[in-house]
Amino acid sequence: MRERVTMADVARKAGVSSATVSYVLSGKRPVAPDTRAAVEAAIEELSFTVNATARSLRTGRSSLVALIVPDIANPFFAQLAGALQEELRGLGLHVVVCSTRARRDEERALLAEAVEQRFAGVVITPFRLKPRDFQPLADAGLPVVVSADVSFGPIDLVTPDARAATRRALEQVAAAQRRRIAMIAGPRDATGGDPRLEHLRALALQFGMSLPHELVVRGEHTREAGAAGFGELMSRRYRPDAVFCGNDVIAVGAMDKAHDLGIDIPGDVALIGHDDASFASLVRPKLTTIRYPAAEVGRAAARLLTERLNGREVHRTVRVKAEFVARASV
Amino acid sequence: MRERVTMADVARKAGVSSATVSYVLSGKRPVAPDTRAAVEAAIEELSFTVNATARSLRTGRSSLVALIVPDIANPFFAQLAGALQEELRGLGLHVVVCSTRARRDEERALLAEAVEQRFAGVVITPFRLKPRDFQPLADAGLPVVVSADVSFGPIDLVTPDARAATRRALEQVAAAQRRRIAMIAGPRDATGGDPRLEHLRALALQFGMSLPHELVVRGEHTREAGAAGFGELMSRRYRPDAVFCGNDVIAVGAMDKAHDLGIDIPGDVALIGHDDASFASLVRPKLTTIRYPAAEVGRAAARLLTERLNGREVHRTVRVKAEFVARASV
DNA sequence: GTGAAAGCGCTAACAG
DNA sequence: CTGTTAGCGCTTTCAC
Repeated sequence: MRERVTMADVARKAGVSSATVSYVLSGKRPVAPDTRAAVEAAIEELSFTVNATARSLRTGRSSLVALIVPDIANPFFAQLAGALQEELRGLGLHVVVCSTRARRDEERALLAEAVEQRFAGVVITPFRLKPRDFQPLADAGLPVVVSADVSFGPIDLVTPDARAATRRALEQVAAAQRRRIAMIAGPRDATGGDPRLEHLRALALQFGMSLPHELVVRGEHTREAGAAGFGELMSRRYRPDAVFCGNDVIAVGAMDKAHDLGIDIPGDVALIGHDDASFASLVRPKLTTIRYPAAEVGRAAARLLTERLNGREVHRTVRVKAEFVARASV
Repeated sequence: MRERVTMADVARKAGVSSATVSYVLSGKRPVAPDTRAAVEAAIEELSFTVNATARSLRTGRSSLVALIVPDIANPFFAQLAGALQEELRGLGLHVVVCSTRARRDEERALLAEAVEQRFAGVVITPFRLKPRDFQPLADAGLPVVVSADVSFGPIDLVTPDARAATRRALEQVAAAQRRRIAMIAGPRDATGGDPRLEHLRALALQFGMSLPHELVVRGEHTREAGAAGFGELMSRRYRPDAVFCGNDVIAVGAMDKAHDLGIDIPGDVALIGHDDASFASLVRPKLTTIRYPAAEVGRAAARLLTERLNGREVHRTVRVKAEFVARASV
């Protein structure tokens, strides 16, 4: 293991001061051509690389952005992570991923670490966090971008606009002569309730359909929970003929159960997901879903973050359009 | 934005030196109970958190581990990332994800950054990297764990043992009266060639099957490449009746094409994937595949890394068993 | 049981 | 156009 080489070493070798080496690297002030050449030669020869930690300490800026999500293995978040990282790389920023398993304690711990580490910013999809949990970050002046269905106070937000898409979904359900709609929603204690549910309910009324409380079941965003929820719905005396799911993972679980139960989709029951996860077009029947563009969300978050880093003071919201994707499950 | 509070502030408030504050935090030397109490009170009151950057600079250790993979949106790597992160969190280590899009220049750039950032270690699935590209990391004394089918020299390795699984796959293919096997493999210039291919070829011989060169097609690990590859194979005069795919994404692409071509799977052609990505059980027919346990790979990598961090000097290889998963595509 | 002080390697005034 | 220097906030001897 070769001992670390520092700017001082480079400076000595090039016969200049370490300040000059620094300026050659940063270009923050002019350097005479031959001085620059000498420095560059020395850097090459010693294969010097700057110590990013020391730089961070000195400048008070780090190149790390935390991405905090319920589950990085969920394709939606994995795609978001990919897009975010790609977008940020050009700016010399790195992405630290953190899965919280949808647990509030982990969400909070991770937020705390983000300030300890003096991260440059955080992008988060909160799940059980309360708005006040963001206070420490605000105190620390740490830029935060929330990706969620609802606002978390005066914080940059990228949020889907699903109105048109949900309406189109409902139209199609109506066209298929379905009237009794149900939903397998996320857990009751998720932050901000379940906007996808509220939203659906409001629109359903306009379509003369009902979404009664007894046709809403809840669970985690897992395949198992989806199966359980669907089973429950099918056991109701007032049985739904169209089931919306909080996300596609839940919908796939519902499909599993339908298969077990010998229920035909869409023959007996229509099924609609949310997200358009990568596998939505892979299942049979192909899943009809309301698409939330993960990559676009990631890019929007990157943009908001860099704006902040460049000094924007007021918070901003960007809406990305959700899109109805008609496949074969309705 | 509240101004940063430092150890010196805490020390002043508690009427002690900053050294004592440090020792209270680290427990590296005894502190009198009431001193400790005073310090803890001050920390609480000022809501102080240590500056991890300063700590890193001083100790020369960082809490960041880079995970470098071809594509974080690939469910296999997303799962690996999740497991790695979960395992490392307990040790106070964070995971920085980096997608390389399978490009050597990006792989190399990322490796260079890992040393600049003085990361604690790197976990990498190289794709087009050559063994010599790892030299700078070795020079810097940076622990590296490679997750790959082949060795990259004297470096910690977690690698699958797919012998038994591949044999079982072949048995099943044979039992289905198939003899003409083909493979849609990864790109020719991937590092280490394509062990999955070599391996399959060697075993096929033992089974009295042939895997002739003209029945090997190559492409990236994408759905499109899978479709193209399958199309190509089906146009051969000597048409295969069983097709192995370099990974499950390729296999799904092959399914797309089979569907377009009106070819029945497994009726006309059997299809076998690699990885058991999350969607493998979702496609229809459900994909028969050779399972590489992503989460287990992640955990093994975490273990190797922490052993290194704890001083192990010699490199080690851990083999994780691949598993044949018989579903419906054979 | 506690404190003083010397840096870790870099950047950015300030001074020439 | 270049050099000197004072820290960034922490850990860790060394001394008491």
